[in-house]
Amino acid sequence: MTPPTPAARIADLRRQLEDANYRYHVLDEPSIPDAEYDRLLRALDELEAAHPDLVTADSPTQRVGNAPAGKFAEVRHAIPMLSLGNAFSDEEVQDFVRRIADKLKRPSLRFSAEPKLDGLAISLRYENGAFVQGATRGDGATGEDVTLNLRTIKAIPLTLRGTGWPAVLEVRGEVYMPRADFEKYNEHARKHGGKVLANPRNGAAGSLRQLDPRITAQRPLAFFAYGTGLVEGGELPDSHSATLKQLRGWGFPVSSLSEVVDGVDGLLAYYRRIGDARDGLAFDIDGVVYKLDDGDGQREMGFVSRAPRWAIAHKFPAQEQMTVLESIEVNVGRTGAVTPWALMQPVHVGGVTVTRATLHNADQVARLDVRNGDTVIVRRAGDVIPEVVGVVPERRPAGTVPWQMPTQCPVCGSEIVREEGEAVWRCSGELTCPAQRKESIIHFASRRAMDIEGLGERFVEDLSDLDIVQHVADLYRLTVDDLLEMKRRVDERDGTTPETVKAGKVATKWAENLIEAIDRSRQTTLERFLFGLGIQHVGESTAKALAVWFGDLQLIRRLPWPLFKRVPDIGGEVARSLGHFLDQPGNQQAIDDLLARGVVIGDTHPPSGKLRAGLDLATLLVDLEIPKVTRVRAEQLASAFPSVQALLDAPVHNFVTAGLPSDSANAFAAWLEDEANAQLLSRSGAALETLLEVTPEDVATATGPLDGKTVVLTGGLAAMSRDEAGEKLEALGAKVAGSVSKKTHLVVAGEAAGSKLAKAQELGIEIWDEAQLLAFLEKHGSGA
DNA sequence: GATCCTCGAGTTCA
DNA sequence: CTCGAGGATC
Repeated sequence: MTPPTPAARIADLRRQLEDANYRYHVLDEPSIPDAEYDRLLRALDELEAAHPDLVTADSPTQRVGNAPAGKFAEVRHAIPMLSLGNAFSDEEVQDFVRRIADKLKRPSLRFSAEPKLDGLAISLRYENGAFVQGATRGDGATGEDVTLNLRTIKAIPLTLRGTGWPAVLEVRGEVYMPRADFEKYNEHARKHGGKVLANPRNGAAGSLRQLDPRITAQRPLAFFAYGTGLVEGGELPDSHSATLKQLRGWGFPVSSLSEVVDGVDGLLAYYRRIGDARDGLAFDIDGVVYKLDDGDGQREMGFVSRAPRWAIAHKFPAQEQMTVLESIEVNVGRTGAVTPWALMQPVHVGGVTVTRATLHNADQVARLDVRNGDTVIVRRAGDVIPEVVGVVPERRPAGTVPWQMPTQCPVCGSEIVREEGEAVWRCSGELTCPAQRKESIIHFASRRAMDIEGLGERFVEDLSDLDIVQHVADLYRLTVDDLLEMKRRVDERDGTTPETVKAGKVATKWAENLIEAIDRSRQTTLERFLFGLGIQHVGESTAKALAVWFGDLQLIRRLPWPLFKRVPDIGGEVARSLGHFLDQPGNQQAIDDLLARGVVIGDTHPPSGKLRAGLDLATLLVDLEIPKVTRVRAEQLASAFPSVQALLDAPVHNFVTAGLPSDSANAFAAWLEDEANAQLLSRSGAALETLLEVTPEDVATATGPLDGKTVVLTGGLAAMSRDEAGEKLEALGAKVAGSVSKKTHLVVAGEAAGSKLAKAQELGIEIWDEAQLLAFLEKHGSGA
């Protein structure tokens, strides 16, 4: 066999590469690994470099992009790129179908339906099977010549496959950026300080309009064909669905979601089907498109101005909108966290009118570089909470400056500070700041804390603003008269007509109800009480752990912080925060006040026997986080000294004789020098003794059918709330977690379960539906 | 020190 | 729901 000529080898490599592209982008069946593709491409590149005369424009090597063009040339579309009429409701779709049925006098109509991608419409021109020019839609009549950029998109064939194509063929379709690639691209950009794309659509549009095709080549763009323009020297099938099939045969990617459906019912069913699948698709869509399938019908229907009468876009409610940001304001939370949020001109997104959206923190504002007056993109996707995803830089008014975090709290004027290495800025006013006081009372009254029904944000705001309630304990002093007085002063302040007068007599029922609710809340549990105090880092689950492990408020109140680390999932940070809270006399006073005003903790019990495992001197020394005192050193000290007192009394050299190296011994001695540390050690030693006395030896481990199992609840349940289901599962020994991970044993998926269910399926975790859950609960004696 | 998981905190609208 | 960060684990 004679060795192949360079020309033959080049042709072979090109064929292999284009074949791989076709399989990957059109058939969606990758045939060779990426590395192999790269290897072939490099081989071709080398051959072409050695034989420059053999380089052609349609070679796959030319996809990497050439040097920048000055600007885009204009391209006049031989056949205008039309726009589509829109339908936003089922009625509009019915009208559309009726119009066609009336005009064509046909009883039944067949449509081709396809998803409407949220990308950029383009037109591709092929002459004798070779890609020669590509253009953006522009105004429909004239677009921009982006041929070089389009060449870099591997999903666009440079030469047509198969046979029978017209001498001149224009193909229309959508360039888009797949979601996963968009995420990956942004993640990379964030890490390397590059420019973050606002959304896949902007990403696609921006990428195509790069003057330097080498930049476009690096963007993960894809393409779907959905129609044709000019056709000369050949024929296309006479129905839309057959045309799509033909395009696919010639090497164009066509959405696999395209379907032929009959009548209005078929269209609307398709709409719902795609709508349900929307969040799980690999790309963003903003609706679906219906086209009368047969060519005769299309020709007879014709056009209105610049849109065909035989096609319509049925839109989904928009998940993203543009609007103008009027100003960036800040909010002060319970912990003093100062969070910026955007006040925007009202805009309709995802079915509701949005005027405000969180900006999370100062870093986020800087990352997006949003400024007052900017036009911004707001998203309200599957989640409910609106979010500013990006700025439209072209619309930025002149003279704006980057936003800056205020230096003083807008509510109390205290300095706003940021801990080293932290993202959040905080108002340093603590409980002198009315905003923080107010928020902490709202937290205290909330459902998951003390659960004072009817005491919401509004009342707390009034009570706090009028100085009727300053601390949580003040709530338990309130009388009906206080509340009526508050109402009177609020009416006076706002100039509103008092409802009390309108009714002709004094309306007091609401006040009585509220006082009653406050009274009911007096009877509570340790976990709710601890959570309600609003201690930093002590949320629901930490509060619960503390309640379970220590069981007694009075015990917890006097423990020094290192002992809290004996509870699983409580580490240095959380323990210190709790200790710091308890060290403040004001907080202890507040607890006393609450108890004095009748708050009763109903579930007091001795500490868990499991505590004993870590109650020894060595562990205590480790927990104290003394510099250079590791586990090993702590063990040495503990075996050499019988008690904390002995340690406190010992001279430095005794630490050395105990076996400590001199640097450890010195560090420990230096630590003890500090009076506060010595006292902490002494207090901790005493607390340790007390705990050993009150903690039962026996570790009573209740056994349930779900012992040691981690369960995640997702979606809505019909028979009970998720919280109730969680309690029942916990009663059977399960640990109820909030998110699915490898450690999850079981996921209970209710109605409309979302990402968690998907993740569970991905990880192959056992999944139950509500019926299975109910059957299980029934079987184990805790049915609904 | 890196990595995985979980918790805490803040958040919108009707 | 999402982000950031604390805790556990290797």
